Amino acid sequence: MLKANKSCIERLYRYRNTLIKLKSIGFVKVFSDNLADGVGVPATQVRKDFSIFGLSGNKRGGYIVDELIEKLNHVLGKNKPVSIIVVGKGNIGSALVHYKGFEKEGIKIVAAFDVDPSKTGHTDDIPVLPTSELKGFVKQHNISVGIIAVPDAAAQQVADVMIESGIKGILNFAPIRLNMPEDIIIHHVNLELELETIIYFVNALNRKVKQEPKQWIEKN
Amino acid sequence: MLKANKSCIERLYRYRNTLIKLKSIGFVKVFSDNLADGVGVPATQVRKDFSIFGLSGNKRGGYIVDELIEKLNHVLGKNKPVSIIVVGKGNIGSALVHYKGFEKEGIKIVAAFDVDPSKTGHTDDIPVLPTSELKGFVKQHNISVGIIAVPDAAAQQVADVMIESGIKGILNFAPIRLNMPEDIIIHHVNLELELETIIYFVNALNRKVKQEPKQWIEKN
DNA sequence: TAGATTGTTAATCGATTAACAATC
DNA sequence: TAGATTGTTAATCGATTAACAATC
Repeated sequence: MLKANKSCIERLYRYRNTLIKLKSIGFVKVFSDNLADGVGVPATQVRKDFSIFGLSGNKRGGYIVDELIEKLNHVLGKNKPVSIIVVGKGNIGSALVHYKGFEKEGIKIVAAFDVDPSKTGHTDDIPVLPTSELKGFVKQHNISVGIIAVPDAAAQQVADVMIESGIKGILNFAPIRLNMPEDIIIHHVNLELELETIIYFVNALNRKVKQEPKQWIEKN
Repeated sequence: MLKANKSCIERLYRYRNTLIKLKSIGFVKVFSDNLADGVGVPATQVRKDFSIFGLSGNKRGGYIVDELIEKLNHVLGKNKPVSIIVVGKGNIGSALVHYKGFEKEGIKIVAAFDVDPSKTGHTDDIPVLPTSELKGFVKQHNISVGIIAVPDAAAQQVADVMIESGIKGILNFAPIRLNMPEDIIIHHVNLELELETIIYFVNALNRKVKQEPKQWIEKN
């Protein structure tokens, strides 16, 4: 496959989102400049990204919206829905189960898992099963993506079971590093780290304003 | 200030986390190699990061754990707790309010806000106020960081009010681009995008295995 | 001292951006 | 045609990594 990194794939999804909005406004064709404005990148980035995936338009004529969406759907595998699971039915896990944003992207959480028997059951619209049933469920339903939303101390163990079960991609909310085989795709959402870095830069900004009030004000 | 990007700051926090763990095991001094192993980066990266912030050790002697933690605390502003707010008391907002991971990092959510009167009140341990009171609250308590956890359609408006109120840093969970003055620090957590990219790479991996079964197996 | 580790300068690498020829 | 836009090659930029002198 080609040299497409995470950022590049994210941009493709954003181009697609922009295209869908533009289509809903009535656009029939777009130029790389339009997509660039919509996503906030240079037009040359758009064309570069497209060229990596052989997404071509018409010299001088831009791109046909419908065709481009269709091609992006194909590249991004958006034509068929994907079933995923969540392990951990605490604060984060519960929020994800009820989160409305996934379904419209064709992502369906089909089951949650928790070790706490008081949390398991079928009261929600999706079942909450004991974690001991994780492996069987994943194999039976051929799940390949799962979310880890358990306490730090349990995360590695859960990850191990997931991988044993055949899961290939993991979104991990536990703020620790997990040991994984190289061929497993893992992304981390580290909420405290996100906040901490924001706080750092806000503080840095404050220090800067205080230290160099003159230049700072001129520059802004 | 120096050329420290988000990744670099994140690594500093990770070094600090590793140091705290090593200290709890009884380490008194560490080498850049130890920190590198703990965080999963090359040792040269560790020393480079430190040099940017003037964090020095002893040639041949490594770094004194306590001193290094203290210096990192100073650089990262971890010596005083930070109060933040959350706007939107839906799934995500509620999960964040109850999330246990912030407090140990000195981050305290002091209030949540929602437009829905049925969600406001003081039943939780932190107050949920009407969004109309956001500006007053932020000014009164001098809050500089806030989280956006409202539906997409409301996110830009909430961001505008936050900035008017004096907030300088925002963590945004709404999967849309927000227009901001340049001096506002904004980070995005886009959950659907995280899952979508994982799904993409998992699919890409599957295709690869199917297309080049021989080389693939050899390589792994 | 000899060996090990730091701190920094230089090289590499990958991604972004600019330039521009192709062409509709 | 002339002008505008694509697609690609080359240049730039920033971050990571390697090399190595300094030194404890």
